[in-house]
Amino acid sequence: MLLKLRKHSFFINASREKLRFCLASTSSATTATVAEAIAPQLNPQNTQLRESQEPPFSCYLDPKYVISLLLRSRDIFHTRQIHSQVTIHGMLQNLNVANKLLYTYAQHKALGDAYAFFGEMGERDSVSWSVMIGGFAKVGDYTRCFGIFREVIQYGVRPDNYTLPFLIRCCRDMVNVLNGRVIHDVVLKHGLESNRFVCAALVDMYAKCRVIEDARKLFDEMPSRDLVSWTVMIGGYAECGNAYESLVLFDSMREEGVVPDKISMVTVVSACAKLGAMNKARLVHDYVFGNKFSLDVILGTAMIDMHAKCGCIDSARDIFDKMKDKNVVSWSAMIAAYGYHGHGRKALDTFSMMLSSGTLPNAITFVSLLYACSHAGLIEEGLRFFTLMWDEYSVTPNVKHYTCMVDLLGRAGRLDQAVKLVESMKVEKDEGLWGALLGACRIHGHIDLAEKAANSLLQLQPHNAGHYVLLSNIYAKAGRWKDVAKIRDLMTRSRLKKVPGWTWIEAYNNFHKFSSGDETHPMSKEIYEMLRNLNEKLKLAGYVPDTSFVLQGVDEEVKLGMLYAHSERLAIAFGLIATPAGAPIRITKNLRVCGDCHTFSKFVSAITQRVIIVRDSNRFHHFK
DNA sequence: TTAGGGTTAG
Repeated sequence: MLLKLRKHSFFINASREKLRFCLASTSSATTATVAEAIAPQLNPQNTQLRESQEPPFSCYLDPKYVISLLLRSRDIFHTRQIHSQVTIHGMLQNLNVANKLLYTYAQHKALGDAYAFFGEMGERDSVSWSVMIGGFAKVGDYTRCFGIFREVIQYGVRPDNYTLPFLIRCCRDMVNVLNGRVIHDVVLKHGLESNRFVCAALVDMYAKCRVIEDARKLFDEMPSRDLVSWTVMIGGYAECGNAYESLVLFDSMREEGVVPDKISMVTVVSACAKLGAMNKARLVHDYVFGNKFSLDVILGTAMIDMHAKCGCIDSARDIFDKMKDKNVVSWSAMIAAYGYHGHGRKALDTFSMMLSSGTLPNAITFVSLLYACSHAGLIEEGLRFFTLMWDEYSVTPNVKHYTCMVDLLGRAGRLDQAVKLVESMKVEKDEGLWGALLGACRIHGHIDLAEKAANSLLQLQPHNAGHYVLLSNIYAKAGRWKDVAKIRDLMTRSRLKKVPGWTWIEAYNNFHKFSSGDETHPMSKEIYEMLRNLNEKLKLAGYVPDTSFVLQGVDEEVKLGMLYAHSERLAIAFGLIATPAGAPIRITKNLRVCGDCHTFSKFVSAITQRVIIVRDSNRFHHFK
């Protein structure tokens, strides 16, 4: 009998025709048992065969056969059928079968069924506990994961290298480093710190919780680093805003002979996008194509994003056109790219193409689209999409959508409408929203409203120096120096420091970073000489410096000097020296580019016949 | 009989 059943389990892999043949040629009891167990795989005429028999049958079933059935279980209903069959045959006494059933329920995210069965299990081993914790982790029920973990401890079950990574990932997903450290202690207590799964999970957890130093320390101490550990460390740096270190690590990884796969390439491409470094992006691009990584949806989308964020919107579009499969993320990335490059119409065209292709937009698609409208001054279109998103696509506007709308109305000077919109909002307001309103007030010199927005902003983030600076700038623009002084005083008393502005540029195979008034660069002398030259030519071309952007309440002459050495100017001057004539100059600034540097760049581009591409914290500025 | 790292906005 056992032999025969083994034969059947083999045939389940085979075609239906073979299966029918097999069923027709065996004894009735065996046939019926097999038919019961695999009923959902059969068509109705075979089910009839099953109904002609009377369960239960007292024959021996091979656990391996049941497990192979469970492995093929298509859905929760199928699993329940198999569950009732194996119960009839008393097979749940077999721990392997029981665990596999538990696992199958968890795989189908049927945690209710899994947990009920878990409660009935007479015997449980560490696999059962791990499967249960992993199942709840999979559906994001972290409270249950920790509840079960407490039981593990209470029952005296030893947590192992399967249990602990699940819990560490829970801490990562909750961004809860305190819990993470508790689990880390458990890891040390059980001597599991050198297990590669446990260790990679810990590195990932610390990095995603932005405790990057601890992540790096663990990573450096790992006895052997595999590809996954390298990938989480590379991604961790990018996540923490140090994408430069990500790329350094990628080079070290290859030097150690670890060969990247597609997932690690996605991480590296995405880090390169965050860094926005054109030359690095080219190397990564060549690596991806040189090593024949196929462009699936995720890698392709990451590549679009990288090219766009490194200032090459055309090559981003090339990649986009080359991709065979596109999903809502790929379309949204392309729309967003057109948006921050200021190509509003192209963003709208892409959106139409997306709809024609049958892809439905999501909340992020609309954030990208509204952002594009706002930055291209497409007011009416923006208002239309804001209505359309809910009416046609059932996408509820979130605070980001409202922020885009406030920005859009604010830029157009329709502050009253913006305020009405903010007052009508039912979703919670965040600092981005108040920031957009404050920015609009700055453009239009609307002091009363600015004070209101700034107060809300400072209530949300009392320790963010940027907000104080913005309000102080608005007072300064209006010549209200007493209020400026008041804010400066407040900042000094609260020991708040302004985030220093810096600009960097890639040249001579390296990164060159400048801060305002910087004289530390080895070529500083040549850079200032170049600036002096430029300024003379600019004056002749009709450039008049607008010192209202230097908001310190000091003498005009001092203000001129401060404008003169803004970090973006130093980077552009260096770019003119360090790159061949006619080559485009790409610079990146950590904060927003000031209005006068914007004018300066426009004039320099005209005089030197260079394309200048400035990426700031908000968008790209192209000067040709 | 149980495991890992990846894409769009901000």
